[in-house]
Amino acid sequence: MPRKPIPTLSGVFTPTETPAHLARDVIESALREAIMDGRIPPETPLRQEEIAALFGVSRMPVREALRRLESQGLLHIQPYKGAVVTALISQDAIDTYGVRLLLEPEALRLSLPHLSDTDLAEASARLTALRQARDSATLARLNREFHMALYRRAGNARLLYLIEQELEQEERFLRFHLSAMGTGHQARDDHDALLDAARSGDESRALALLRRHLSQAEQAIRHYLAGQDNAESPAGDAPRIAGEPK
Amino acid sequence: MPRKPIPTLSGVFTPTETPAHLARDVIESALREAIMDGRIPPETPLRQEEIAALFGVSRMPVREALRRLESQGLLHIQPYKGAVVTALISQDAIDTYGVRLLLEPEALRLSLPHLSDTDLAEASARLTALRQARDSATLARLNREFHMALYRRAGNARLLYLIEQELEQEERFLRFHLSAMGTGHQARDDHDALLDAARSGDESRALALLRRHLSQAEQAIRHYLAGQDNAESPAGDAPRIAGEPK
DNA sequence: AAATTGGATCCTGGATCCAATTTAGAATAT
DNA sequence: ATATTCTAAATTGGATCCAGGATCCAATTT
Repeated sequence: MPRKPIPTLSGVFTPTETPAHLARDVIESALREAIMDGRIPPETPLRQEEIAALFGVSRMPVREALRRLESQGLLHIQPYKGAVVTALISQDAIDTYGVRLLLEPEALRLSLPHLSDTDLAEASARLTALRQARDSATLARLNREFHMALYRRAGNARLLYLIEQELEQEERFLRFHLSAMGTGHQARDDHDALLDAARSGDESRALALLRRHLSQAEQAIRHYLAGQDNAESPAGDAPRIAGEPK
Repeated sequence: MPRKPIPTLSGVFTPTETPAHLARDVIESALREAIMDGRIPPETPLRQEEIAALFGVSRMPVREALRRLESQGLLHIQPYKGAVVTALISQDAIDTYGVRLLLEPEALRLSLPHLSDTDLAEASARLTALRQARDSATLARLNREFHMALYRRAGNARLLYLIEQELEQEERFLRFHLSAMGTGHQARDDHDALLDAARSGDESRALALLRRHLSQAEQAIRHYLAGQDNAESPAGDAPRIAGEPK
């Protein structure tokens, strides 16, 4: 007697990794994106009631979202006074390049011997997409993903985490970066050459190219900021959390 | 049945009343310290109601405190399930040394030429205090302050911020570190020599000493963890946030 | 006996309400 | 007119309440 197969539900539903978007999470990421790409400029005060109304919820989920954005350095909250979008300190952009020049070559060095064809293909795909990216948000994302694809096999999760933080940092300055770097032809050539060196496993060339790429970007920013030196955030307290100001 | 004992919060907090500050801030720092120095071990579930009762407040400030601790990587919060103290992944300890070996020598190199007598005196004071420090929390703090005193003039605020983060990371592993490093005579000698080199402005010697100090600490941890390799967090999702796990 | 189901209960997420603090503006004094 | 004090509105901090998901256990089915 051939048993009639009992149908099950296994594999019918893709286990959607986002079960039910909680209000606070929606608000948090919406605010973060808006701050990151500059739609909410620095120094803007964020009123809980206003945000709550915008999202059609009470102040409660807004408060928790703000709390997290604060400890990510995007907001500055003072008791009874509220949240303000953290100022962009131009020094931070330069500092970030200093850090990246330390972290990224090391990550590339560690990762290079273990890069698979898949990794390289993914990096390459990012470069292709970069050529026709229009809006700056996409551009920033693709740039970040290209770099991370090359570092991915470094084997030091913490190192990669820090690099990703720096790249996200950079994204807040993206508008300035774009102005500073013009059309980005230089960056494109750098990327192509870097990918090529990675493909052939030429460590010293890849490292040299990466260092040059970062140094030139840093120089561009420096020039841009030097030219701008007026206007802009005279007061402010951005991610500078560590040492005393001297 | 010998169930695995689930850690609780009983007797963790001394009813220290802190009048001035906001409730959420008091709770946040109290929880962070308790997690950092191990009074609340990893995997401990944190019940909002329980914490609220301990501090004599409602759940509200507790929630905001938890939210911030989460985005600092100390907690892991799942929707409708609550907060759990993040597991200590031993790999993280090793990763951290890899990162420190990159960041700290650079910070020292940048800072060394600008160190004032005051800076050196402060570093020296930390070493003196270190000799008679008893509890591990003080020990960790002094160690961190000694290192930071030497890096302070690096001029790259973001670099210093990252280093401070790494040093705080280390503090969570402090109990292991102490077991691994024995009495700490080695570290003491390293510190003395390092301070001496900094005093005389001998860059190459100072850098070499720092690298050796960090490398040896890393080796000690490696050995310790290799010996321990059983027990301990088989599952866990610590600060590894960045790349995909492959 | 094993597995599934229906609740009862615990806990979190969010809404609403009240208290504490700041800020803006009006009234008053100099 | 300018400065100062006081009051009211605005805004955040915290408490309380309710709804919904998670968890555990007994009842029922297989």
